[in-house]
Amino acid sequence: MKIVFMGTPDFAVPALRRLITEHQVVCVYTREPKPAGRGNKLNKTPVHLLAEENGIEVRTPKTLRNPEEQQKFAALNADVAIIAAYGLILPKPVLEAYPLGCINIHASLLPRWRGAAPIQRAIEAGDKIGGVTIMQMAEGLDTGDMILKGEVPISDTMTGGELHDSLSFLGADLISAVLADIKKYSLQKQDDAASCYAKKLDKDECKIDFNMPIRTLYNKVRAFSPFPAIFFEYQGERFKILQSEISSQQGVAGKIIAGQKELIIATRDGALKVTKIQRQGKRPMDTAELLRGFQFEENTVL
RNA sequence: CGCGGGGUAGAGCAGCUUGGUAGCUCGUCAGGCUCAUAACCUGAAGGUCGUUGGUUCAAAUCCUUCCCCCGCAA
Repeated sequence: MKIVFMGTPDFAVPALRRLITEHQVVCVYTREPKPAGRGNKLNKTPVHLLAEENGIEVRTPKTLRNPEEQQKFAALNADVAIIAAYGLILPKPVLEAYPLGCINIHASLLPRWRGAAPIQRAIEAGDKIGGVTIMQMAEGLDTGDMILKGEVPISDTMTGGELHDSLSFLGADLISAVLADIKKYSLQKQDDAASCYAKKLDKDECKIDFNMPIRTLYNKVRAFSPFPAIFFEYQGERFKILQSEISSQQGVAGKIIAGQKELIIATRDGALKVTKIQRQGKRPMDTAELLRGFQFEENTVL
């Protein structure tokens, strides 16, 4: 099939890689390179780099709202457009440009977790099952009819990063299956009443709040690991918590119960044992490793 | 030229401001103690202090070149 691919971050990479081997990807749309990261250098998106490696034309329009861009899109005369975390809104003329329209790879079991950060929100909420939905895009936000779903169990220790990787490969499998025999699948409407929204990740919610219930905090830590990561501050330095366990110890919220051989910090109704940590300016490491040369003063309240 | 932290034994860190014999915790190895142990005791091995050049009688420490890792902001 003749395909136009639209995507931006790492999540979209396995799907694009798969489609390149199985179909004819005639053009890739992605977000334009923008100054980011240390030094504010111009960085191309992961999808951009993969497309270039494969000699595929890359387009990075700022918007698809204007007729010229829409015309250029339609002129590609593809059979279908595949979208995975692209980041731009697709207007109706784009959605209807090709015979098979626009098909989206969404990282949740719709209608649950429509929106920007479905992976992290699912873990944060304590969901036991996550997944990917392949859907026919419509004008609303992730409201289109569903084509195929795949589930992944979310274990009690799974992190956002792990679920992300797992879903990104599942997404590649599912889109591959759908495109292999699209007539086989029927469209299924979403139950809007059962929907919920996965709001964008916000830096402000990354600073730890020890007054949260321990279970909520624990879920948040693993949902946000390894990125953007929940952190606390100690002696003016920032420490990211990348992995933790729930401890049964008790204390005033924010108090360092142990800080010499292990790191245990009290919350409102329990305590968080930090097992993997990243000190500001350092690489991520097991807490035990850090504690060989760095100690937290016990009984300090953060 | 966005702001900033770091590179010291296999690992994690201190020492650097105020130059003067390379240090701590852990690991490794050997021995000891113990019914026993991830516990304890004794001892040992293991470093061109990231790289280049400079200042100095003397540089991990001060100045300089480059490389690498990371945090923030966007």
